[in-house]
Amino acid sequence: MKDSTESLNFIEHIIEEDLANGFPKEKLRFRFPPEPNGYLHIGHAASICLNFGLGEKYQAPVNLRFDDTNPAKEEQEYVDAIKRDIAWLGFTWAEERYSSDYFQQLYDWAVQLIREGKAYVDEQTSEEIAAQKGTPTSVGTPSPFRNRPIEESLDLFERMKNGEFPAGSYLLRAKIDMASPNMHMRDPILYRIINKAHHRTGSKWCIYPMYDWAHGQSDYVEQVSHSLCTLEFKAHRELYDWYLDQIYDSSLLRPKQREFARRNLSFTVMSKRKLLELVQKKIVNGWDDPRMPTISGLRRRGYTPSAIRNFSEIAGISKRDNVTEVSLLEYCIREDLNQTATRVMGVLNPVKLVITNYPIDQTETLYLENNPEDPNSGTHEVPFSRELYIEREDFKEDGGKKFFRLSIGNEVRLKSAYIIKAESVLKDEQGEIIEIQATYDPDSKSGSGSEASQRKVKGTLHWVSISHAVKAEVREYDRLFLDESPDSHEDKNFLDFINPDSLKIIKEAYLEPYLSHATMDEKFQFQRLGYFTLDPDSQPGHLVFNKTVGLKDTWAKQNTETTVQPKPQSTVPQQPKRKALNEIQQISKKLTNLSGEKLENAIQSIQELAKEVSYDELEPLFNTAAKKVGTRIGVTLALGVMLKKGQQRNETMEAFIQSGLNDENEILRSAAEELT
RNA sequence: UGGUCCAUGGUGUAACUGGCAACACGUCUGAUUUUGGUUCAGAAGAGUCCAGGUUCGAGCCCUGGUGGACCAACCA
Repeated sequence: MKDSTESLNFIEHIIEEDLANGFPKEKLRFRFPPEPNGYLHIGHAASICLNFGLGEKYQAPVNLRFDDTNPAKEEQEYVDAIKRDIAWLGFTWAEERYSSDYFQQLYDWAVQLIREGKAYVDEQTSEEIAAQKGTPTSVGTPSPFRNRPIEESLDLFERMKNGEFPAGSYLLRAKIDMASPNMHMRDPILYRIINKAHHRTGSKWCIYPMYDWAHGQSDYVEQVSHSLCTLEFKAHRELYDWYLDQIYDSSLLRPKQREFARRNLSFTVMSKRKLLELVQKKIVNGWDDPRMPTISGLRRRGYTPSAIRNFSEIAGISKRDNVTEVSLLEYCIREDLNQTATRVMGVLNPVKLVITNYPIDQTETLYLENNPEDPNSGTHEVPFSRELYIEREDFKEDGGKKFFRLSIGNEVRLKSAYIIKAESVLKDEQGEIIEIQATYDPDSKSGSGSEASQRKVKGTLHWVSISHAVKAEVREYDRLFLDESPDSHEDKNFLDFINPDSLKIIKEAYLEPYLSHATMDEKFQFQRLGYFTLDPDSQPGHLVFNKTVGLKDTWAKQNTETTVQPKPQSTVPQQPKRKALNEIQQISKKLTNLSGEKLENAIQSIQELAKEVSYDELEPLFNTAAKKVGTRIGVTLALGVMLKKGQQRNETMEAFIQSGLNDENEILRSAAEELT
């Protein structure tokens, strides 16, 4: 439950303000309006969580409306997938609507517009119309058909509807303002002819309304109070309002459009077009490939609805362009799964371990805690025997001091089993270890309470009994792109940044037998490795697990940091250079807080940057207020560089230097002295 | 050569009518731990893009810059 002290996002502020101004709470209504032309992704989840979240917060209905005004792109498959995803996220829509439900009403309103002289039928080519539209910096010119008699437009529009004309031959346009600074107001298109079957209306219509004409009017029909969309529609708002003005009846609610920034995630792309490209070029295996940022991909990967909803909540909503780090998403899924996932053991990269003093044919049943976070979660059985697999990385002949795992002569615990000590190894001709021989302490059994069982050892390993193990395929995923923001490079295509190693398939992993009964909706933690879930590719007798996300691994991090040298070279290009003077100002401002080496560095970079600044640029800053000492130091330093380069001295300059000499600040004084 | 929007630690967001810049992720310590996980305790990291103004007081208001995003599909 949210309490009143919780901070609001800017949309909630708008709503609170409307409420405070007398807007009745029971008239609040929202909608989520996807076009069924692709699958939903994590960015849509932000919008879904925003709209449905507001619905929950204010007890207001939220419609699911499919914006299906372009039969060339839309398909029933997408409608079904979208509904599945929203329902899976745990939201319930008040009503399922379609823009196509309103085609007749939209048509009637369009006829009304023509009658009032506010719309006309145009018959130019798209090139001609585009040319007349002008540019953002120059006005457009009117269509020669702009003043077509009303009766003629009425007649042509009806015949358009009746299918008398081929696609592209006629259009209905609103008559607004060809000189508007807003391109969307320059006689926008209301209707175009498309001879294609619609997934719901079939061949009933051959003229289809454009987004702008359909969207606001649909909001109005459904009496949506706050129509929330992403920032790129900001420029459409004027048109949204203009269209509403034409049909608005003051006894009804008037919707308002407000815009928020779309959510971007690092190391992936978030546009349907680009995701479709990944699918079509078979870079991924479909929309629900676990590497995709789609809802269905995340679901298959093992993400939970609550993790995604929590992510949306934590990431928040604003109007700023953003790239949210994936680590936040990963945090959300770990936090959820840590509470709920059943702990099991599986070995992905096996090496054989033989316990030489364990009876040859003996098998023991041990018990593994299902979830230490939940004392009531119980235990499950796990068989133990003489020959085991452990992880190859968990053994080193001579591990060194910081290696907490198994090495010759050292003891570790086998999780939920015994303490063992490695004695020797067997190697093949290549020198690869093929078997580790160890002895166990029979008194050290987990949970036995014996003194030996209480003994502290350096580490604990997961393991699996070879003769009881279940074989399975395991798929591990890495980020799909090597660049943090693959589609933000003007000179490069996002596909140039594809990570060639984003999918790693382990054909034969060995899992404890408990997992042979795993079901699709169970979540597991393979202890010490990460979270895993069953993939739909699984067949009876052939299990396939997806790795959702690894556990935090400070050991691996330490290792990569010491072995791998400083990052190869960031693929992120240099930030577009801020102007040198601007940068000097920014560094300068902080100067008074610095000392020692940091101060030296700052001074040096200012002097470096000063080489790119002209005196004329610098002079206005001599007026900087006396209290802004940092900036004045920076300016003084920059001036010094210029004087050295042979800049002529003048009175303004001398006055500025003099004021520096008299300042309280020591750094400023000494900088000024340098110039005398 | 236009219009609109945006600018707060590395990242994402807060900061109500101007009043000690907060939270989360990430990073780094230490403790606990039969997961190098979890948990717990703590630390570092921004003075709010720049300048000027109003004010006792500015992240917030005003003016002027700078930088970024969006806008010219018979797409949504």
